[in-house]
Amino acid sequence: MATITEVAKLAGVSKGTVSNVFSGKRPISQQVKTRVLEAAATLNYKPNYWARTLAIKKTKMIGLNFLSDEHQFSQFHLSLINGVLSECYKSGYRLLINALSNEYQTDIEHLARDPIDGEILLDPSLDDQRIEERLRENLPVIVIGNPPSGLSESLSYVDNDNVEAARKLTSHLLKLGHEHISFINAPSQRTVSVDRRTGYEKAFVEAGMTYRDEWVISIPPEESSAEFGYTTATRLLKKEKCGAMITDNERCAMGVYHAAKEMGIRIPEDLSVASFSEESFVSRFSPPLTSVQLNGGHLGQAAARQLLAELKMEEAESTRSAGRIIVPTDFIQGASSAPIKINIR
Amino acid sequence: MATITEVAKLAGVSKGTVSNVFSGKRPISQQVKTRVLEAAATLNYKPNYWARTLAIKKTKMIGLNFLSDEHQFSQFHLSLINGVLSECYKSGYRLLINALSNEYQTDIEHLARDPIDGEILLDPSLDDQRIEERLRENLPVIVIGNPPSGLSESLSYVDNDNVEAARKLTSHLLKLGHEHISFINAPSQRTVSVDRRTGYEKAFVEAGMTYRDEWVISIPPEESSAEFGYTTATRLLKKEKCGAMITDNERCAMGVYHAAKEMGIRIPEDLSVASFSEESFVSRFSPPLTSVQLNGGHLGQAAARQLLAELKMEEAESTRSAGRIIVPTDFIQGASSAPIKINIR
DNA sequence: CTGTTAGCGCTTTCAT
DNA sequence: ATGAAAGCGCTAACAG
Repeated sequence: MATITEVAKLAGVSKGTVSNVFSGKRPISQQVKTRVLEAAATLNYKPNYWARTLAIKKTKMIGLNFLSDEHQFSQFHLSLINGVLSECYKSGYRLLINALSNEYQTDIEHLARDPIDGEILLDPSLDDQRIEERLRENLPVIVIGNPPSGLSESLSYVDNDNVEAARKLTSHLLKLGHEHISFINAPSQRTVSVDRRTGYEKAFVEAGMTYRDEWVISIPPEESSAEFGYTTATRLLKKEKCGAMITDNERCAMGVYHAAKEMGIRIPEDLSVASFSEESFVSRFSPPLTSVQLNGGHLGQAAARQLLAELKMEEAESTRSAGRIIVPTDFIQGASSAPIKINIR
Repeated sequence: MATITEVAKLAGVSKGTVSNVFSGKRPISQQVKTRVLEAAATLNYKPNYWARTLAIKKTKMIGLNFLSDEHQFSQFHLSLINGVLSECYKSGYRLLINALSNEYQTDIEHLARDPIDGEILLDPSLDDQRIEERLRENLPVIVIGNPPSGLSESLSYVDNDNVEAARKLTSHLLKLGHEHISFINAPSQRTVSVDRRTGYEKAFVEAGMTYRDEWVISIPPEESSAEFGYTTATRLLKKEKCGAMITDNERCAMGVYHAAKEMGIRIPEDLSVASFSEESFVSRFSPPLTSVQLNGGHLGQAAARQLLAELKMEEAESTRSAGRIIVPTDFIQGASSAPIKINIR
């Protein structure tokens, strides 16, 4: 690739002028401009992104960070990414996905701050190192989910009200007369699992009912949701007389459906299922899944918008505001939950 | 953030030494190394990605490029991205998603070669400008899909055999006795739509049957698949006596299911549906969708692997090989297709 | 409106 | 095994 110097020479102008033709940062006479553009065209020149970045210290890229050991996106993440992208699209930012293995993240030889202007952090956990690390690097950051305690004050984040979401789901099942409600919860180190458990317990207390600790089971971090849903449901449905189940996500619910079908247990007649989920999915279950919609697309969009706004503020040297955005969840009544009285088992 | 100069000063060594501690490119005595690392730790230093990039001309990032006007990923893309990421994960590459609007892509002020070492191009179209552009920039590129004619010789790409996939689907329906088979095809400027149409016609010829040109309908580029599937099916099912339909993707198939349900047309008794699709999806339809699986995850993985291999070759200055990889498709017999004899309409 | 010059933070010869 | 100095390609003052 040609450099700015060659273009300047060919066009008979200075480097600075060429630079300004491409950045538009100061007025250039029409004739010079066309001469430069022609020279650039014949030399097949495009400005070098890295050199520019080094000079202006802005990459026009934002990062998306999720825990490095699970390098696979889910349905929820897909919507979320689409939400983020739609904002990037409007603002001229690129999206960098860092899915490096821990090996690369920690090796001295690969140690480097990601080449981004700001970052969106997914799936915060209770002992999350990432947030403090970014703060130390002075990298604008926004968390999707509930940040671990202590940090939530100084930080922007967007989240659902997961306490309320879990309460709604649990309360729905309690009202249907269920007493024994198993809850296949998110991995226990995620902050979201704490919130949801709180909501679950709250619903029981409100209803004047009692739950048992062992009814709440966390998905092991490394395990596939679908698989764990399947094996857990199989185990539970064999031993206990659990008439209702809440699942962490739609893949997990699929596992439960699968297990139930295999054992000849009918949904919702013999077993009620309700789940957290991503919008577009639930209608594809049969029976359609009763669920709380997380609206991943909105979460992603809100997060990106907030981050990009902060970046703009920073440029204008205003103070950074710690915005907190709660994206509402929607309760969708499907056909997978029914009153306990029709349970025949 | 501290710079390498400050670290060097604090550790009482030269810049070059600090550099080599972090790159591991030449041996450093243990005592100097620890002194440097300590200095770096107290100053909170990390090597600057852009400065390094400018010097070594490698970004360790690859790009994922899709047509800029549709900045939303589909289910198929999700699997594909996951496939790409799993390879990046292993090789220490980051993934850059460029979803800039056309405005940004073409403005002189935003003109710049993406800061990537190589790129994966999605959804090639017949008049695709992107490929030649990349070739001109001498950027290693790999296409997912069938490149436009003329370019396929000099280029690496990974693709399904879409001619065969369409033939299988069509032939399946023909064998069931269907004669009038509507085909809601991919947007017509995509190379994939040409291939699939070829396969569709091939099946008819093989069966000694005749098709009509108007049975093949392309999804307009800007339209949502689900919406177009719905409106088209509604229209077709009203006017014509079409007993079978092939759809471009699962969202489109959903639209067809929806339309059929609304009109009281039963699948598969009154209407057979078969579709191209992404694996995990089809089982969620009721009835389960007869389909050909594209294996997006494999496509993404193969593409990334090939690209990363080429980048490695380039470093070793060997010649670039134009690899062509065909990822097999799987025909899945669902319950959405049935012999025409049970059609009662 | 345009030219000149000094960096941006790192890597990489070439010395020692 | 380490240091010194010359860039990588661009931008940003400062002049004019």
